[in-house]
Amino acid sequence: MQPLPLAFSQINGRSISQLLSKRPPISQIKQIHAQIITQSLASSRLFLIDSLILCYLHSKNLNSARILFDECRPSPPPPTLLWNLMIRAYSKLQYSSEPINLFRRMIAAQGKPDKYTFTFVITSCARQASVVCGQVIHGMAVKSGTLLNLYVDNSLISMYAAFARVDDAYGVFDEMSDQSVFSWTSLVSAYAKNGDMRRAVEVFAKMPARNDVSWTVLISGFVRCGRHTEALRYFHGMFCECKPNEAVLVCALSACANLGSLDQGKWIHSYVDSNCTLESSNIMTALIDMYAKCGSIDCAYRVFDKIPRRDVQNYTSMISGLSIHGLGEEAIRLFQQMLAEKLRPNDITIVGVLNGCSHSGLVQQGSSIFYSMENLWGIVPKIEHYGCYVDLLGRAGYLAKAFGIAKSMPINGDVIVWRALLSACRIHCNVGFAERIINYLEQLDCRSRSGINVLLSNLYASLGKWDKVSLVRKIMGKRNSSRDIGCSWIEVNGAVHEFRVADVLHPQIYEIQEKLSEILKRVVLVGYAADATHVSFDLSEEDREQAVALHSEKLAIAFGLMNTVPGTSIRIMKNLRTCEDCHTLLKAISKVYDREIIVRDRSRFHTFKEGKCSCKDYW
DNA sequence: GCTTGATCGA
Repeated sequence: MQPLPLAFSQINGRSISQLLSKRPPISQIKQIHAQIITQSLASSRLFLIDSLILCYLHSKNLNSARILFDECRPSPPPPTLLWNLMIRAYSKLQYSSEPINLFRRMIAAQGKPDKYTFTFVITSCARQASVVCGQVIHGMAVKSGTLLNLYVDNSLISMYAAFARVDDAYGVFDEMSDQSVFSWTSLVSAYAKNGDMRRAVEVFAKMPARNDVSWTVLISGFVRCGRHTEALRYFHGMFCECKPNEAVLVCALSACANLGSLDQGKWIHSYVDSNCTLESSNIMTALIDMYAKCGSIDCAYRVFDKIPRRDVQNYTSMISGLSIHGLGEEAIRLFQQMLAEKLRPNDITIVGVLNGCSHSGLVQQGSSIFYSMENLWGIVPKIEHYGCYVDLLGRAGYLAKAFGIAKSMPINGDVIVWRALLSACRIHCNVGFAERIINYLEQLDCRSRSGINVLLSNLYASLGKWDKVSLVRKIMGKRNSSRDIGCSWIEVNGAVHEFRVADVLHPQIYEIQEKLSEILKRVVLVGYAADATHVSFDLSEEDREQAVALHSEKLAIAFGLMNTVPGTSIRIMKNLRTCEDCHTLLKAISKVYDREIIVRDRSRFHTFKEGKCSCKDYW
């Protein structure tokens, strides 16, 4: 402990005040605090208490500051500065309602909030997700006349942006006499968070000046609403104006991961290697995720291995990556290594590791993690965990047990869990059980059933029950759930080509269909058994559309074979589960054309080589 | 003496 640089005889109000003004270390603050109490200096010199509170706040001892503030500062009311700093300290904590509580107390105690108070408390409202509070405080700011302050106005725009209240955000922006780059950026953010990218781009284009954060807001907006190609286009556009920062690199890597755009992802990796001096854990996490999702689990591992001090995020990304590659044992090994390093898993880590268990059939290990997650790490199972666990049981064939778990969930079930269960029915070709579940759901009146209908339709299709398929599709049409219908895409020479349902939009669609016919003829020659779900161009118009709609990856693979050379792998991405027929077809193609084909669907990777598929657990 | 905008993993 550092002793006080004062002799006992020198201790008085003035010397202590001087000491406190130098922001001493916490050990000295405590000694001074003790002296103030023992020498009864507090009652006559209230300013000493105020400086003491400031010192505690400065040394991040919020609790000590709060005790002093509550017990020694009831009257006369504390100065505005003290209220502000207390509010600010709490606003740094996540999910704390204290800033607003303190603000209420301040008003009750006749305190005079100023521009700083409003800035802190409005920012807290945004973080706390309390739009009503925000509106009330907005009103108070108008009344008090502080609204004409740039910082207060900006924090208001940002608050309305956080709630995607674009009209309110624009209202504040429009009333301002002078907008800064912060004001403009917050307005772009408001549109982006509201999913209105057209307006976001419009505002962005009008900005008198932009910086890296402005670009980040726009690009992250595109990533959030799944428009990854545009996100990457703007990311490249950013380079002529400013240097990309950590946040935008993370966003761009996420876009690459979602697109399966390995070439662009590698490019960003080399950019990071040569331009970023500081190791950023977030970027490492994003790189691992990108490589894993683009099919290069080895590269993901290499990035992970090079991180000197790994955190939970790094581990989580790596564990999730191994899981989607079907490397469940390895995921569990890494999870145990992480625990041995005294790192505490979060809810997403658990999702990753449970996923790994379910793809590798590790029922025992998965069950043990699921049932002990709350006790061991204080993680209350969320809907996602139930989804993983139901998936794990279902894939392993314990359909009834899985159904029981799904029904007994303490939280309201949703589409993720039921989808996992229906998916299991599909794996085990158990239509009867699936229909039982659907009947159960009909009674519950599930609102978000679009994903379920797609699965049910695919389930019927894989069994050739076309009358039922068209019935479900009709219901889907009525409920407007068509946006969940599958699409596949492929990266060729750095450009991503997308194939949607019954696609006729691709400029080369006729060549692609020709190629597909040729492929089908060749694989049939080596014994590939055709079934009813084939893309056969001899079918009627309607049937053909139906068949193509179910197998967009067939178009992607044909395009891939047209545009890549033998000896290279073909990587196809799909936003839904790959179907049984495609599995058989891709095995045949990998043999006939002697190519490695990697398909990533919503749940995992499937590698086809020499007529075999890496997924043993699939069908 | 104190202020404002952005990031990922299922």
